[in-house]
Amino acid sequence: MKRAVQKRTLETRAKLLTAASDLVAGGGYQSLRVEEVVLRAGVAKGTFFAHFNDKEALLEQLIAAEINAALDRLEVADKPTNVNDLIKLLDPVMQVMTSERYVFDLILRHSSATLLDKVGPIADTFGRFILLIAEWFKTGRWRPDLDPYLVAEGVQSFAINAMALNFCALHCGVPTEDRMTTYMRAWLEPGQ
Amino acid sequence: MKRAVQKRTLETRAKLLTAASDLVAGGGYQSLRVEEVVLRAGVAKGTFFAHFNDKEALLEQLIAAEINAALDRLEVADKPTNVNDLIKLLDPVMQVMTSERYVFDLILRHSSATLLDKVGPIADTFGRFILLIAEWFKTGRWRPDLDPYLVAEGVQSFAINAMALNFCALHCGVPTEDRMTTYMRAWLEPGQ
DNA sequence: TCTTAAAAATGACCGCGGTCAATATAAAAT
DNA sequence: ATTTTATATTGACCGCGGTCATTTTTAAGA
Repeated sequence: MKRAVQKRTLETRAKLLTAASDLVAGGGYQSLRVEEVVLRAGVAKGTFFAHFNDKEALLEQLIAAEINAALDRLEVADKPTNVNDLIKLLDPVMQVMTSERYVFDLILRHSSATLLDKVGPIADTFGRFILLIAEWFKTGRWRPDLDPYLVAEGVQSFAINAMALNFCALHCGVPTEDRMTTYMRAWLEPGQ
Repeated sequence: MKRAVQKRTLETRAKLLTAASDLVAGGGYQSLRVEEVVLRAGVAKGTFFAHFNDKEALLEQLIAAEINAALDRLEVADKPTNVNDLIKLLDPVMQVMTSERYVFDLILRHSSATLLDKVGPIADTFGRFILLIAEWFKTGRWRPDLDPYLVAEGVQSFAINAMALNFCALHCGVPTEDRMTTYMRAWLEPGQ
């Protein structure tokens, strides 16, 4: 028969999460070790994997939380009316995503859901992000020839490209903001 | 003082590469194990890492070779004159890149060079790809308002997005080709 | 209160990528 | 030929993510 979730379970999971985010705050995501997390949380290694399928599942939760916090702020902001404002709004989200190269790679890898029934927390943030900015393009004179969702997909594609080039020594002489300006003008203001 | 490369060295490297590509041909990239490669090549494990910085360096070479083969065919093809032809031309390259999800993720991770002096073989293929298609946009009536290289960057950004969605259960009801058509029309034929 | 079964926690163990001091081999110097 | 030095190879070893049979804890049923 089915049983309710024990209080102990929630406590253990909370201990693991706080231990992990403390360690991340200290040394970043890349160098996080499962053994350090369980040591700090005061549980056995096996317990970790009873709560998370793998290490990345934990990282996904922590990173998704950061992205969602940035999206929360986006949601209450005024709609942008021009390319400059748009880029300024997107900037904090892009900052989070590119805080570490390791983080950016992990985000990309989890940005699309593999299984219909198992949409991960990062894939969720991407869904939320694109719906949010699609809303912006429903009003105003942004690409009136296109479906707002398609406009949003384009913005996302270019943003990802700009972030990737941010890590590229060949291109990072140009600041990400400038590159985004070029992209957004070309995508959102064709022929102008 | 500097010495010439020994014949033995080249032989060993060749043995490792053929062993690896044989194994990949049999079971794909994801399940390739360094220990199996050295076993098949008849060398010790340490030898592997004397020839490649890490496992991914080997995979990079094998995958870059596949991409370059596809680009070789692109190079001798006729320039596309419309969106449909363009997509047909890009298709083989996209097929290679999405042959395995593991491969696609690895490609993305190596698509931009981290160190100026250490541009990897996959980053090279991306450089080659974008110069190649930028050439296409120098003639014809593709976005005359934009620099051809910028047009090419847009195509690349959308192509990557389309490939990523290919692995996404939420979107893969729509074939990649159809998604690319939507993207390319919006990017290359705005307002039409 | 005692029994019992479901759920949670444990830690020894494994797989596999990667390291490095020791050894072997090639070619230059004598 | 013999010594010397640069280069290539070796395999025992390590780090770390992840597994699983066993033990411990919880709470329902008697």
